[in-house]
Amino acid sequence: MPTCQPANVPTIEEQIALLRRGAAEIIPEDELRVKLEKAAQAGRPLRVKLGIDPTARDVTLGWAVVLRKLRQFQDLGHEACLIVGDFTAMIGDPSGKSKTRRQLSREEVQGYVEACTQQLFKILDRDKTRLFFNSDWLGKMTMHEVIHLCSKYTVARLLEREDFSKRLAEQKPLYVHEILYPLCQGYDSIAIQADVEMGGMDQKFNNLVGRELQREVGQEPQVVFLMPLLVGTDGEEKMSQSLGNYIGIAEPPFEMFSKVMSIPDKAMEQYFVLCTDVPLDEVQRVLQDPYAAKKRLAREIVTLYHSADAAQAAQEQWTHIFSQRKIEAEEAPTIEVQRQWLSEDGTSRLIEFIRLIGFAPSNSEARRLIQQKAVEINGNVIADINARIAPQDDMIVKVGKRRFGKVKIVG
RNA sequence: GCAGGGAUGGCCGAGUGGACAAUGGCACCAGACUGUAAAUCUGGCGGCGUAAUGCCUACGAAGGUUCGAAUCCUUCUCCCUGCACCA
Repeated sequence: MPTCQPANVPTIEEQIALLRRGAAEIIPEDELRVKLEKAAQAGRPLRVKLGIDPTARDVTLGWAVVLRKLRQFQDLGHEACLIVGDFTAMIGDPSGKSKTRRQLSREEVQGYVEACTQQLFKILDRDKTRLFFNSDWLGKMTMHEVIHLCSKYTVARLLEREDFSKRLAEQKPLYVHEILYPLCQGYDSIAIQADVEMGGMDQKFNNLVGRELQREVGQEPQVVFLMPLLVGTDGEEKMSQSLGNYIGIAEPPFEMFSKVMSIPDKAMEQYFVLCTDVPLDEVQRVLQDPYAAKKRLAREIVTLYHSADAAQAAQEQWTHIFSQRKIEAEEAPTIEVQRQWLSEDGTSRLIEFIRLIGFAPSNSEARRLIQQKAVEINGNVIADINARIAPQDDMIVKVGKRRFGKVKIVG
């Protein structure tokens, strides 16, 4: 070959096929093809935009779905443009019931970004990532410019959004700033001249507004690339930090493995497709045996964010603890027991002990757990609420299925 | 500003003077079953307490009436809806 391209560069069709995996919608797909071709010819990377909300704390597997797709774009030579929505966060995305939030200071936003960066770059390629803050342009717009922007879009079109029209029909309040929100987000696309905007399905409307606005100002409209919303560990609601049904990519291997094992079977296929790189035909084969499939899934995910060794170790530990229900001393996390919690003879009321080590929030709750035979000391169920125990180093305490540890007396 | 509606435990939502720590549903927790899946069954689900027909705190806030209030009265705060006013 006369070109200097490495032999392993995929064709446009191969690229499309790769990108399509798991994608919910690509609007429109043939425009993406054209953009990819043009980029390849011109040797110019596409600018792939993704908005990030500076109030999220951890990167979850759900968020990772979009990030992983973005990473694929990077691997194909394109450029990720992360827009930190520090200005729009102040308004609050109307998709929630969120009230107007206070303006975050630049320092706060900066601090947030730094905290998040480490997790973000577990997935993204740092060298192909650019970071923007939308307060840089939104915060500097004059009233004149705002009105000019508003003149590019009609109210009727903004009301096409389902939750807007619904609220209007139900005579629920709909505030002006809320319908302006999509315009702000859309303006971000203009500001950075996005070629593609990534997002979850919940961002469809907003992203399409960006596309239209770009057209209005004479920019080539962005392709809207949408990923499905990953269900949470409950298998019902979308994964979100506020619902507490999430798996964070920074969680330790054992936690991660356990959480994946606890998702409902019906969610497995989606997790395989969106959270792993297992080929799709193999996924179908693996799913024939649900139990083996789930362990495979958990291994795959832990491998991705930790290592194959960590995944193997996590699985072994999981098997011991939950499948065989034996807790090995070396596997149990340490419970620090303050010597002052014990009376002079070195014993403690079990009820209080359970509360003090944090396995129950109150004595009443501890009492209930004991009555319900949920408490085990060194493998023996203790159901007497008046029991006293004599904690010693390496004593194994287990409460319910998930709370367990090994005593270490300190102080 | 006017008129009407509302504020109850994590959420939804009953309750209009005592038997209400407050029906019911959801969520959650525990046990059984199992693959820590799903489904199902059982129990639990403010705190303190060895226990009690026990004590404390709780039904937006503060007072009041009463032997007794989530329930009645007064004031206040907040939210919602409609109308008006202003531009």
